[in-house]
Amino acid sequence: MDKTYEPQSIEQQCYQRWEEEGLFKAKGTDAPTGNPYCILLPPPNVTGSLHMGHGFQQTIMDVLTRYHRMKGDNTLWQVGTDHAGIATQMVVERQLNAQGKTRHDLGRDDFISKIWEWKEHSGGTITSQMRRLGTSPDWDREVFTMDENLSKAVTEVFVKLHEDGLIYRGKRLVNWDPVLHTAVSDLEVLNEEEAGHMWHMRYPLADGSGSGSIVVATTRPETMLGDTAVAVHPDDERYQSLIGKEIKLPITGRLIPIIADDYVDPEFGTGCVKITPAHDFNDYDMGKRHNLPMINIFTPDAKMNDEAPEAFRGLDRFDARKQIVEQLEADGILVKVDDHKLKVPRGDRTGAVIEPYLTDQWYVAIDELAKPAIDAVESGEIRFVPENWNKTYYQWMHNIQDWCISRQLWWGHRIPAWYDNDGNIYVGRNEEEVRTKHSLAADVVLKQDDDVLDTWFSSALWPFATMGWPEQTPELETFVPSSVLVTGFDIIFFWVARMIMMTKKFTGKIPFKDIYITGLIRDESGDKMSKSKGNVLDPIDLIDGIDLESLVAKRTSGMMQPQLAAKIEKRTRKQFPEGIHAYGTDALRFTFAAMASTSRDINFDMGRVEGYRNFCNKIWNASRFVLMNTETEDTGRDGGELVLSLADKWIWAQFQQTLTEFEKALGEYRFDIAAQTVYEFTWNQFCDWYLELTKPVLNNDEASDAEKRGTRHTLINVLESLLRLLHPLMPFITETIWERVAPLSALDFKAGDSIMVQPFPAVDAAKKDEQVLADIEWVKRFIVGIRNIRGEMDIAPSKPLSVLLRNVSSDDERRLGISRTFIDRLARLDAITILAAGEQAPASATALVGEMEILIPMAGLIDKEAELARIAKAMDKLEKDLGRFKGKLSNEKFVSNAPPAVIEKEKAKLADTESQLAKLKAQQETIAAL
RNA sequence: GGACGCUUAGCUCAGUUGGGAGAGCAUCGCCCUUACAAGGCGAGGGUCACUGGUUCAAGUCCAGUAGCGUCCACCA
Repeated sequence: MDKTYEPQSIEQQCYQRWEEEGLFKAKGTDAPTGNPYCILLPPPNVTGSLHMGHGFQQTIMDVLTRYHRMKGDNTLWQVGTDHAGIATQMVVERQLNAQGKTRHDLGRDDFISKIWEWKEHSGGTITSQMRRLGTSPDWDREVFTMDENLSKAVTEVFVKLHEDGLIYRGKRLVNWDPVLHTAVSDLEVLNEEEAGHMWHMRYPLADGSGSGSIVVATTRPETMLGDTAVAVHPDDERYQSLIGKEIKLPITGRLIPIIADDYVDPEFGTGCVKITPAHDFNDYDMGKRHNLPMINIFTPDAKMNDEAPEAFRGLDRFDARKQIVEQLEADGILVKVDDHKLKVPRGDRTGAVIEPYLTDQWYVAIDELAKPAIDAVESGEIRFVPENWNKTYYQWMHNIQDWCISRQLWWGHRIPAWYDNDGNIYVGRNEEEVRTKHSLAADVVLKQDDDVLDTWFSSALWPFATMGWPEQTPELETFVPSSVLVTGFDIIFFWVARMIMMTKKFTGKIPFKDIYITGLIRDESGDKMSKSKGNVLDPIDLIDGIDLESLVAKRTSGMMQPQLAAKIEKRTRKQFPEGIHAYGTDALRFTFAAMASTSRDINFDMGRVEGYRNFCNKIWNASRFVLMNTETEDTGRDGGELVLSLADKWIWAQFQQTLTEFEKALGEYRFDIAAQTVYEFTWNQFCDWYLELTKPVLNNDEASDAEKRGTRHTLINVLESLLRLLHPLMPFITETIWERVAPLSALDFKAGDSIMVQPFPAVDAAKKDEQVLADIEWVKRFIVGIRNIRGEMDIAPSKPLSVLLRNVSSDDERRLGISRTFIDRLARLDAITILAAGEQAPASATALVGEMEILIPMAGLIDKEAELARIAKAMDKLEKDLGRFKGKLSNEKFVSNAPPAVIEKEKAKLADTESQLAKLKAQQETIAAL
């Protein structure tokens, strides 16, 4: 093996081999063995590229997938991409714009061909990045939401819902994006607080009584052109006399009534509200209640239309606002303008201010679908992890609104509805079916609806459409419901809830059993990663590394707000003066796993990646050590007597514990605990102790062949098992090393075998051994005791010491007997003398192992004052403990109330502390007397 | 307005039915000991945001306060 760990040189080739050999494939449905285990990849946008959130979630999915595959389950990770209607259309439109064209120049069909072309060329970015991450989905089953099969399912669902009366068409106020010229759903509108104004306007009464007027307050004065009433609270005493009268709307001169409605808050503003039913959701409701006319004053571009007086026609809504305010001011109608903070609705894609707009759209009647979906979670059939997300789910589901599913876009699933010239609507799987079903004569002209469906409509069918629905396939039987959905809380409403509703409706089954909600990855100081903040990390850059100049260029190019570039550059240069090192995929994956605790947000810390890169290096070097000692040696693979040392038995026992904890943690989706467990075992037990403990055996001329063989056998087989344990987390390094290690192990290895389809290690009860664990703990305490004194007394680690033991029990003697070679070597001792009872000892520094005292004679080595100081420090600590224990035990309430076991424990601690103190005190006196 | 979450070492975070405060990174000291200086050995560092309550016992349970954050709804 190469002397240093270099991830770049091992990762690519591993992956290619896995994929070519078809190792990611599910066992299938024909003659499946093992329990089905299925994960659905939340299909990333086909326009997307891998961001940290993807990296994080996909790492988790891959850990689960690899783990279950090795456990022998019939494991399928279903992969695919989403056509992402708006995002994709925007990408291709932008390209056209760059050539000075619009999509309208091409026409619908050509534009769609262009998008398909784009998809063929550039749509594979994210899936190739997924491969860099080492993910192991079944690529042969990869689907795209616009594929024929999926499209068929979409049509089928639409038609069936329509037949069941759950899809309807209606003219309503919708969220209109005037840039995209499409309706969007409530969820796609973001309400951000922005600074604005509140204009107070005096509307004169129509009866011309001169002084009679009413002052209304508004944040959108331009909508006054569409006002059809002014409303006050029915109980508002100030305005009782005005209710039922009319006012003369300025500028237009239209007469509109003053109405009374509970909705009005008398405390707010002037207590009078102008009502614009065609351009405000609340006003719309009020308009319906009071049968007010609805005057639409905007074009689809949000410019003033012909309803507006001529002077304002064609003006953009914000220009119109300015001019109308000027006009009102000139006319003396404007009373005052206050600064006012308000929530401005913006489209999540365009950032454009959303306009409530009256249009015909398709809706899904949601109530009937929502009920079973709520039940599925309430009954515990579907489980959120962490559990509290079900509250978020319930809250939304109980207040759910009908879903506007039509979009005025070109890219997407075309709505399967046709219109005749009389405006009749026919819904069906295709035009032919519609004609047959409704017995339409051949000369009836039908035109298909121009709109496409919300992208989330097709995503909602993901759990069953990817399994072949509407055909009754074996996959549908085997992999619905899937095992766990791994996703972020940001799409619980968009996607998770809708999948539950649709899957329940069309298969009668739940789509998944567990929903594991991950935290959101933020930057190191807790800010959301965004292009405009310039704090975005690209997972691929953490894998391959990137030099500073490239990183700066990447972060400052293509910015919406170029003026931020300088700041971002400065920040980047400060944070990454050397760019980003190449940490490799395994280190990144391990980092993601280790950070996956139950918290909501995760602040990404580069120090962690570096630490785990070091961990990879540690594994690499430990493996080199093992191979160095086994590759050309007898490891007992072909028989031969094996004698295991205490250390050999111990590391196996430790491994069983680690394995148990790891599997428990994975079962609870605690990837952080799982990662920590294997990290601790690998570094602190296997490397720090076990490898050191093998040296006294392997380098000992007096050790027998059977002993050496036993240790080599343990070395290679523990490492082999450890690699399999680590594989789900770190696929590349484990595969690479395993190929060298496995042939030396007890496994039946054949050339070309891959670790990823080996069985996961199983707990071996025969290898558990509490006695051995305790014995090695004793050995460790012995060695650490001496190392402490060396460290604190500045005794070179290389200097051999002679020590004396006092107060040695028979158990201590037994342990010394079985571990003498380990202790001599690791503590660097050249002699151990056991003092007989009452025998005089020279002045010594002391370490305690339980009741036993290890004495290091001070003569020529240790300074008297230094040792006294050391003892004083130790005693100080013990005395503090002692005080606490005594206090507790002398508390009558504690003694009479606490469980006996707790009291016994306290007593034992007290006795132990007292004994240690007594020994130190004696030492102190001896040394002080020198 | 409603809901949820967070506050533990200088930094990033664990802490699972309440029973002697942990990890990684950073810091300090010693060490190039034949797997590893991306390392080894050792050390220092915390009134667990605050107040009160329950309890023999609270980082952990309850109530409240402060600060931060997210989601939903929304007063024109």
